[in-house]
Amino acid sequence: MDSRDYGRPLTPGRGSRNESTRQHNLSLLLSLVHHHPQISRAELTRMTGLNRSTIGALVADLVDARLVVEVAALSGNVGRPSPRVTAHPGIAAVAVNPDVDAIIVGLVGMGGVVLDRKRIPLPELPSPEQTVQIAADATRDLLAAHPEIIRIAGAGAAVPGLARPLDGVITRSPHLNWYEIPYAEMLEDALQTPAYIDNDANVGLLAEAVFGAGRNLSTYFYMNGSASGIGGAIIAGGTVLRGADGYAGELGHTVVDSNGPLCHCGRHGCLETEVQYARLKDAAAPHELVFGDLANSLADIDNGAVAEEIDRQVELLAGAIASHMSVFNPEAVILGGFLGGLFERRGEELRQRVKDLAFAPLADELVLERDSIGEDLLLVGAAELAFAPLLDNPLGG
Amino acid sequence: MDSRDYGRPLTPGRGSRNESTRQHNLSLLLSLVHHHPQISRAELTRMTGLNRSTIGALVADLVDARLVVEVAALSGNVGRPSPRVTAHPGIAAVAVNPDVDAIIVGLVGMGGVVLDRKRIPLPELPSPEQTVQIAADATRDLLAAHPEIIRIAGAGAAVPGLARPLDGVITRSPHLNWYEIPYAEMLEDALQTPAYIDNDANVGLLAEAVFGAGRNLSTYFYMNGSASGIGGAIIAGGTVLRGADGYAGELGHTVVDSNGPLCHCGRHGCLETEVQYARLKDAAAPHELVFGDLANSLADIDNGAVAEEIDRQVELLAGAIASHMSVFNPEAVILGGFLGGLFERRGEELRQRVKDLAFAPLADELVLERDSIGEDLLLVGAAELAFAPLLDNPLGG
DNA sequence: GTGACTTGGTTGTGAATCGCAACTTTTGTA
DNA sequence: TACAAAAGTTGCGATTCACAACCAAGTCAC
Repeated sequence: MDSRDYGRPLTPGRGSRNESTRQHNLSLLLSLVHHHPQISRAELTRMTGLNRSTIGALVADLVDARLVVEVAALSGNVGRPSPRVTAHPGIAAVAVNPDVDAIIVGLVGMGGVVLDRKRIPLPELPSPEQTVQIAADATRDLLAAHPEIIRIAGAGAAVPGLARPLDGVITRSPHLNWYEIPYAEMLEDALQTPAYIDNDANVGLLAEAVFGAGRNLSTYFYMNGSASGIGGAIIAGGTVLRGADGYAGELGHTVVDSNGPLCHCGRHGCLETEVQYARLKDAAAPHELVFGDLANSLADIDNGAVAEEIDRQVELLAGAIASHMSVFNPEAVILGGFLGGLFERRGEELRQRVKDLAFAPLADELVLERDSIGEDLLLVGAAELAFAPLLDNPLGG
Repeated sequence: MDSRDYGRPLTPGRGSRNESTRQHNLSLLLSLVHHHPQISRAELTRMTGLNRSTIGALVADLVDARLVVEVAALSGNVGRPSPRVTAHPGIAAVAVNPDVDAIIVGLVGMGGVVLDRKRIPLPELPSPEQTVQIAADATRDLLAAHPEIIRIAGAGAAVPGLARPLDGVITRSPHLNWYEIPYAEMLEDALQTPAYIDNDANVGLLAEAVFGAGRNLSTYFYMNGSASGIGGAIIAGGTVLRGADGYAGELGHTVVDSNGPLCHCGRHGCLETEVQYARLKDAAAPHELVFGDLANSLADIDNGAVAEEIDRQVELLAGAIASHMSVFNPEAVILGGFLGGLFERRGEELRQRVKDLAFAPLADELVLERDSIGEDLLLVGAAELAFAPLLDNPLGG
């Protein structure tokens, strides 16, 4: 049996003209270079299936456009060494992530390398106008410190809250106390470069998808536990599942206990109201927990009431994961934030409970992972938002 | 703000060669003809954005391949009338749907027209071998009665149970008592044509997506209530969400009441164990309900215990829908089977409760619909499975 | 170290495909 | 009946890729 047609679009698209081929191939090459830091022309030939003469011409176009550079080949194999193609070191994107107590601005090169970052602490909740102004100043400073940057692909922002990537409006961010803010437009005006936004869970997932734990997967979901709740994001068939407005992915509002407390979403016993960092902290008191290193800071006190709370949260998390397993049939589930910490301390128990609670064939080969990028996750992901249009159409137009 | 890049693939694909353009455009044209029964060449030109000389050449290719025919133009507008292009009337697919008490075999033309069907009742649960043999006999009869059919695109089967479209294996169908059956392969051997399978919910959704309630939507989900349970299927970004093995879409196993009875999936209080046709039937007894016309057969007895049961099911269904709304942020939700009947009787209540229980921005413009194709749903959908490869690559290869 | 071998870049030619402009056909309208 | 509008048809040119022949640069065996 040959392989079946998976995920074919059901609604006809647009006609393909002759130039579409070129654009598609250039996009493909630039994306491969972006994903693989030092890929050789020979590897590009193999991975695309195109003729090597074609690859030569396409790479030359990208070099002319100052999007990539060719560097000396590595020897070691028989045959003529193939020059390596890397992203042009002068291309970068600006990541601008507002948070409750600071603004984090980063300069990220192609290939997902964070070149520089600035964290500007704020005494109080910032207004959108303030953050945009601060971001513009910080960007100017960063660019002044990096004269090698010849081109800014755009700006990206990870928003803690509901955001509409399509029109760049932040629908609501209770943490920032922002509602219906045309943030992308404001950023574009201040930074004089195209700006893109998305919610923080999608942005984190994007980074993991391109450079992290999701590199070789095409269907999986990501659950991220922050101090303020549980965010989710989904990759289905190799693309971020965004839904009609970009609000898709709220995996923290699965009902895990109908007797639980009322959630702000209107239902009772959502995962987010039951599995909380605050509850772990309370159970651990007076011991202090380190959010970024939860597993280790739990290690010494994992008994009694603390162990009980961990077990309770693992059980409820397993129920939610099992529920989503039936819906998505993913290749893997990636856990971040304090959920990653829980997974580190109770990996086998969690895996076993998901298996118990899910349809057998679905969890047979369940892969649970923790996220792998770490501190710069949201900077890399936000930059990725800005790189996307360039990757899709390298020579513009 | 220009429109943002939605659902771009994150993993680079293959290189596009010159012929890819042709294949893409032929596929696009044939798909448009398939979707629109009598489309004119001028409309094809407008919808694809291609030059009219190109459309002329492409249509000529499809005519040569006996995939479409050109029929007389309709006049009435100024200017030279444009010939209409329709699917060749001699192209069909065979739909072979096994069920517990019968096998339904249908001959479906391009454009989703059911040309003929046969229902072969069975005295007992059939074995896979039996159904395949019966399907082959029935197909021979149907083809004998339809000498105009010059080409069979393939065979498709809607399977009541878990199926893997990728390798054509039925993982498990408790209703049929079939486990790990290489059904597509068996059908291919018996019918001597490529065969494709998928679970019945996905097949139903496919029909609705191409010819029914989902025609103009790109993100929505479908919940179908049968006598034996609740099936689900999802369209995200214009494609069927299938997951790693094709098992995705089990929307019937959302927890709606964690105090409820144990479900066969391992959890308590799944939607499927709480919202059941059998419970409606019991509440209505001694009145008889008509499954296919539930709303009408409930009309006269919608009070007392029956009304209470309906209300209860509507409330739980609303909870499940609201939960999925947060995950998918769909443009619409389509209800089929007895869930469609519940919707007909309690449309406004259901809509209101979903709004109450979902995040506000998500349900603001909620569209609830019932499925629209009716009796032939699974025949049309199963045929669609078989047409897909032809639509993707009309001239073969 | 020398020559065979292998891998891969380079160049020129040919084929596929689409757009475009000019021309023709067919209809409706004044 | 003349004219305008819409759309099919035809020939030409541009773009893009594959292919084959050739050349370059490394490894490997002796």
